[in-house]
Amino acid sequence: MAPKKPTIYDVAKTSGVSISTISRVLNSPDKVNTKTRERVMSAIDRLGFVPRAEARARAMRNTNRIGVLTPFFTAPSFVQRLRGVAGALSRANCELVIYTVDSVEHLQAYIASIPIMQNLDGLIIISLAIEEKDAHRLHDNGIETVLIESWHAQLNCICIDDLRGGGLAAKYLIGRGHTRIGFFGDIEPPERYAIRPVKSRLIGFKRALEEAGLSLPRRYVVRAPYTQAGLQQAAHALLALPHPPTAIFAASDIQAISIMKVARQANLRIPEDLAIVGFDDIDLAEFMDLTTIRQDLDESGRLAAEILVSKKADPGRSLQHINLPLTLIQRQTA
Amino acid sequence: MAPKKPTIYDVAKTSGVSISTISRVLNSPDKVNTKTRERVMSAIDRLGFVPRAEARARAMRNTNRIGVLTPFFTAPSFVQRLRGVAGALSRANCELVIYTVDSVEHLQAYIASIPIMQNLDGLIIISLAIEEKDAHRLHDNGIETVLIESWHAQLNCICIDDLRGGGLAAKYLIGRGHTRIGFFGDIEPPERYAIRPVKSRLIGFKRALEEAGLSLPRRYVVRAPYTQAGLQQAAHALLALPHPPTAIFAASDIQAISIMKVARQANLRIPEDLAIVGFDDIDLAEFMDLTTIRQDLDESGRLAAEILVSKKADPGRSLQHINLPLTLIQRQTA
DNA sequence: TGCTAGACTGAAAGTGCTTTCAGTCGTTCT
DNA sequence: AGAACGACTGAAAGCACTTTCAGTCTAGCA
Repeated sequence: MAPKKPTIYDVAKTSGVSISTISRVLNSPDKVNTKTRERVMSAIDRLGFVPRAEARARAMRNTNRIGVLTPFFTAPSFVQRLRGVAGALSRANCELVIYTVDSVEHLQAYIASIPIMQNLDGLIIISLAIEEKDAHRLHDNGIETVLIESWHAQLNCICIDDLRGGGLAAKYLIGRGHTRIGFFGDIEPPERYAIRPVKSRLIGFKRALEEAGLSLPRRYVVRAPYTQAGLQQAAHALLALPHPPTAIFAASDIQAISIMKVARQANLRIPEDLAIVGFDDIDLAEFMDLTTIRQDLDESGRLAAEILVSKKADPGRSLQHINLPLTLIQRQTA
Repeated sequence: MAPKKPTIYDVAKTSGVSISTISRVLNSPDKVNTKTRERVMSAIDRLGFVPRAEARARAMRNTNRIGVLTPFFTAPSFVQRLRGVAGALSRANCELVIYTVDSVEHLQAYIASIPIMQNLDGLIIISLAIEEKDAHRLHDNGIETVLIESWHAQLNCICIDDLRGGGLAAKYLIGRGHTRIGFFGDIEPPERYAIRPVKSRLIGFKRALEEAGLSLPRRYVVRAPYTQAGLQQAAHALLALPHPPTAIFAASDIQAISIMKVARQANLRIPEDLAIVGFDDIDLAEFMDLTTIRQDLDESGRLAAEILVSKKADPGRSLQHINLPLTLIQRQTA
């Protein structure tokens, strides 16, 4: 005589509540009174209850899980976006599944398998260059997707205007009376999968300088490898020029801070001898009193998550192509 | 437009039979007239019908997924551990599910439901104080768990020796000839769920000072709220003392860097006028040339993930209680 | 031609769980 | 004290199939 597997009905009976409460205890435990929950849990333990995955899958139209595809997160900016996503998702009590990507193949493999697994309510792709056919695959399979920092007509997007950001920095520095202004960015790594906004920022920056009648000499444009040593060495070389710039726009805060450090070592006063403007406004920027172009990183993540959550609630909502505002945050370095 | 997934009802409609027949075609084809069967099969092909529940259930069963319970990650140290986890898991081709915890109830609710839903191959709990009964529940239900920065006899643990870390800092500073040495830590927030290693670091620090015949006067021990303003204000107060310390051990790098900043503003030379030792060795520490006690944060995450992965491959492996080494990394600040 | 066994089929009743929608209480605000 | 509120809870309506059961139809037989 096999003792039949207990169902939530059995648990409900022995713990004296209704099946809905059992279900809630399991799925959104914070919505049920601690005392009730404990009673239910003990009944569950006593009976050795295990919900049948098959029944569960059937009743659940949505999995309440959203995925994030991100490059392996080393840069602070990824972390802050992720933080925004995590915050919003936690409020919506949604699971967050993270896939870190470290090659194009990896990325494509994920994208290919996601529709088939269909165990994701939505997908956020951060700073990854996705190919047309992959975008199509996602769209055709009806996977709600939000691209952060990249663009596709058929998918939700959250971008910033890097061109404008570069221009903003240029105008600000020009406004402060600078005429010898340099640019400091990293070298785009060979990986094809990552998005590199540096070039756009440089273009916007250069254009604004030229519109103001200033030139951006070749030697004022530095592109260094994204490493401690690489950055510092390049910064050093730039500042050691015969007529070094009096102001520098760095394509990211990390780079701006590298320069600050080297400048300090060279006994340059900031901003008197050297003005510095960064880009991103990572946490650290406030900490270092860095004047920078803010793109609200947390907000971009939050927004992405919210788009997905609200799409889930109301699938009819239309595609969103959002351009996040950039603002110059004036602090002590320029 | 919306590429909705076809159900058995759609197949029934387009092939002009009832759903029961579809079901039979799929489950016991020999009981269905060949002609009907073919009609049904062609409809199935045409619609690309895949029984939903089955796929879902399968997807839920072989999870290949490990979960991380973490406080909402604001501090860089969480991020670095998470990074370690993500790296190892990505190599093992495992999904990473993140649950951010923001209250004890939240935490307990998660812990309670995880074993039952059994949709996780393993669980990593970062810097969270878990209660005896919760530990038991995890253990009893056979959920492979790794605790980072906390301790339980029946679960895998990865810890560091905070006492020793404090001692290490003290001995180093004493060795550099300092006698007026201060401590700078944050105030433990009221949340019961988070682990606070500050106190242990202070105790170990104080003990080592006393063993060397030095005292740690009350006014040299500062505990500030973990905020920009709070930290800086407290640092300022400490340095403005009539006889300020000549060296400070900060309970974390972030706090050490706060002090550096305030010290610079006060025109103190580092390390000549004020030596500073931090704790953690976050990325930023190298960047700031901060002398600090390294606990390898990435490594702790990596190790946790690897324990879980290898347990999955070979469930017989024994419990691991790992004590990660601490090393003093000498840089420019002390 | 009238009957009936046997092969098929569809309506409807599960299946075990989730979720919506009210309704019940205990609180807080006024 | 009364009203308005909000946290909990249970009843009941799904969900996407499977199965049972009672037919319908056809072929085979007298």
